[in-house]
Amino acid sequence: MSEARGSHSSKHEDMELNRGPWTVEEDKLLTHYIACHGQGRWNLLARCSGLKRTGKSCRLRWLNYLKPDVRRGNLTPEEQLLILELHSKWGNRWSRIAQHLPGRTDNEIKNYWRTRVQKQARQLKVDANSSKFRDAVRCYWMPRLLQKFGSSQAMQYSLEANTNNTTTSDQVQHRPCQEIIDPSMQYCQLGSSSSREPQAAENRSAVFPPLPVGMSEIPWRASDEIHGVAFNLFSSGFSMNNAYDLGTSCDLTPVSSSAPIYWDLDYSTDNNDCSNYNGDNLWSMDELCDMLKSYVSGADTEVPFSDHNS
DNA sequence: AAAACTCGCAACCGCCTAAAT
DNA sequence: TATTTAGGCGGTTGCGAGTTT
Repeated sequence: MSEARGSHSSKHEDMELNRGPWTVEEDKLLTHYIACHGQGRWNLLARCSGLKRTGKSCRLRWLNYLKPDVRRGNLTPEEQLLILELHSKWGNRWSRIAQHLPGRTDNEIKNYWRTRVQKQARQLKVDANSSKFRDAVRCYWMPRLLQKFGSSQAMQYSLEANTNNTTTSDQVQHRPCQEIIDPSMQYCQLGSSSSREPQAAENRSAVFPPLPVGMSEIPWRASDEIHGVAFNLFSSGFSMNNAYDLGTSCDLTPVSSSAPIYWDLDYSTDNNDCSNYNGDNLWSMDELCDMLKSYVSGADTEVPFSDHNS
C-alpha cells in the first residue's frame, strides 16, 4: 500500500502534513537535501529532511519543478508537433512521451494536451480520440506546426549559420533550442544543383535541420527531383513538400491525409525567429478553427487539394 | 470598478506494479 | 508464495491570474 491510502499510520504519518503549494523554504530544504543525499528513497527523504510532506509530494515537486534541467515556458512548434505525433502513436502515455522531450515533464505535456488540444476538440464537438479529430490534427495542425517548425528553426538556422552545405557538430551546438535536438541526427541537404534554388541562395544554406528526438526512427529523405524537402514523417503516409520558390506568403492549403502538402516560406520577415515564438497563437487562429470545423462537420470525403505547382 | 468567467498549471488522488521482506 | 512497501503513472481538482462583461 502506498502511504497515501494505508489504513495504518506511522509516526511520520501521524504528524500533520503540509498540503498545497510549496513554499520557498520548503523548496530550499528539498533542494538542499537532494544536493547532499541525492534523489530517490522519497519516503526516507520526506522523514529525514524535516519537510512535512509525503514522499510522493517531494518526488513530484522535484521532478516537475525543482530539478535543474526542467524547462519552462511555452512549448516550441517542434515540441508541439512531437507531442501530437507521439500521442497519435501512444495515446496518453505521458511519461513515455515526455522521455522524448528533454526537460519537459509528463505533467506539463498532459496539461498541454488537456488545456489546448482537448479544448480544440471540445469546441469542434468531436472526441479528441476520434479518428476524425486525429485526421484534423494530421491534416491541419501538424502542417501548421511543421510550417512554424520549418520557418522558425530551419530557416533561422540556415540564415544565421551556414554559407556552405557542410554541417559540423559545432553548428549543431549553436542552434537555438538545440537541447531538444538530437545532435546525432543527419541533415537533409537539398540538391544545390537544382535550377529552382531560391533567390539569393548564397545567403542561406540548403541544410534542413534534423528532426527532433523521437522522430529519428521515422524515415525521411532529401529530394532533388521535387525540389524541396520531402519529409516522410508519418507512417500513415502523411508527407509534405517544402517548396522554396512558390512565393512569399504562408498558405496552408487543405489537403487530404494522404496528399502532399505544399506551403510557402517567407524569407523576407522576422517570422523565422523562434525566440519570440508564442505557442498560443498556433491554437487560436480563427481561420484554422473554421477550416477544422468544416472538416470535422463534413465529410469523410477528401478535401479538395490545391496543387501550387500547377 | 467589480463581479463573473475562463484558463493554465501545480499539486493531489488513487490505482498499478516491481521490489523487498 | 504471500504480504508489504515504495515509486511511477494517468486522471482530476483547486487556485491564482488574467480577461470579459
